[in-house]
Amino acid sequence: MSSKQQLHDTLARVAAGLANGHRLTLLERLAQAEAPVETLASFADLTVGNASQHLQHLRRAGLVTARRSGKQMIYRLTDERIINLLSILRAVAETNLAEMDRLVSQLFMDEDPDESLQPVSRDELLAAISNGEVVLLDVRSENEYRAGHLPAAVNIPLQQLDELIALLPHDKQIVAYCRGPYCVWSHQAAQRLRKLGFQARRFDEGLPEWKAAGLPIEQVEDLA
Amino acid sequence: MSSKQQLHDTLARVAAGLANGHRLTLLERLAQAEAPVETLASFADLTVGNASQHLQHLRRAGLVTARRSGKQMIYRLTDERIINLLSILRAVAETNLAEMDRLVSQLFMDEDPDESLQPVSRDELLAAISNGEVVLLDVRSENEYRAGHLPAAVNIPLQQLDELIALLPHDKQIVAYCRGPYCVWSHQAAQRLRKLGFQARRFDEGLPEWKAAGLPIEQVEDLA
DNA sequence: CAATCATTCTATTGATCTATAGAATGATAA
DNA sequence: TTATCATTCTATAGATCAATAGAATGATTG
Repeated sequence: MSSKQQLHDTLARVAAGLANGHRLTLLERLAQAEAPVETLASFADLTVGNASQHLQHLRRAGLVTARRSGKQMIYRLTDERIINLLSILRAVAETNLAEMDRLVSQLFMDEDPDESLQPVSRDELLAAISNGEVVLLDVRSENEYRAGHLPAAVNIPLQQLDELIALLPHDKQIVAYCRGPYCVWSHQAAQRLRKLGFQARRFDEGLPEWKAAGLPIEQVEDLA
Repeated sequence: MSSKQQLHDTLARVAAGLANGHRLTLLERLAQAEAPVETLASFADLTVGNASQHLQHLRRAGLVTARRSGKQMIYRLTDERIINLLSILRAVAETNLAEMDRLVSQLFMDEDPDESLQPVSRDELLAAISNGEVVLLDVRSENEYRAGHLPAAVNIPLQQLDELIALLPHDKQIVAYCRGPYCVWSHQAAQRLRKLGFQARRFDEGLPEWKAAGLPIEQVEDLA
């Protein structure tokens, strides 16, 4: 076999890492923050054994690495650029596969036709932030928030939105975000807040895309 | 199955299109210009039937489309962004898979340690072009050149380099390019030209990356 | 050192993918 | 219409992948 072909076979192995729905789910979680197998398994709704095998597959593909921490094995993405890879994959799929429209609208369900619930783009958000016009709301879990979040974002996991709603102002635009363009929590949060009289919209990307674009993030504290 | 999982499965189908060495070879050729099955099959060293099946796979993945032209079926990429997808795939593989170094250096073989043979980056090339310091040499086939090439590039397919060498100046830097970072022709051309006393280097990307970066290209004539 | 727990490894089964060869389709030209 | 040619479709066999359950490994705790 020619070198060229061997090289393409090797690249194909990286792509093969992405070629399974469960593995994409694992990567989506890893794009938020490193995590142990147990966390990843329950996120992707897999048995631990099965998740471990998929993680080995991702490791052979050069997409993740693992380190041991006590009893646990912590996995993380090898490379920030994997986020870009996933973004372009989404973009190509949305443009060229007919069923994507149906699946995306099914994911966000009862789309509110109200103009103001249209998602906020990154450029709009940057402009609004520099004008001090918005409060950023991170609706992911506390763990994910601690590992990294948008500057000055407030963390209220979706489940606790009702109890902690007092933290949010009525006189400012609220922009909710979560894990990425297909994360529904920010959409649900914005919808709920609007029902309660807030001015709320959702960001059409998530923390990983923000980070991959080289924009600044904040962390709660020390990383090992 | 949840909508989220269905969505990831659909994205996985796009990635599955990339998860085979032969299909990456087909995509590399399609990134230069649209082409009929016969051309693609011989490029990838496949039987026509086999190439056709791989092209169907790529079509289901939303990566290529086909149109009929007389007896022939002409395939093309659905999306410019697929080139970015391939670039990032290469970048991730080079950074994270150990065997990539070996394969790449094997591909370019007897690497000349001479500083001046180090490849030219896109930024360097842009600077040199705007200063009028270089002659661009496209060593791909005439068909590929006609479908699109860098501004003011001269086309001399590698096989004809010796016979057409008179077209090239001795008093200017020559920068050769071909299909992409792993295309060896530009490397061979630059090496040969240097042996003959020219100042020659190779561009470390190819036409598709130039085009995908939104930089201007020239075409020889009409496209249907 | 023994017990415990998280994780990985192994083996098996069923599913999907690849390559090959030959039949079927669809457009052109006589 | 018939002959021809490019391409795709179908069927098959072998290879690889995914899910599952159970055994093995490796680090921590008592």
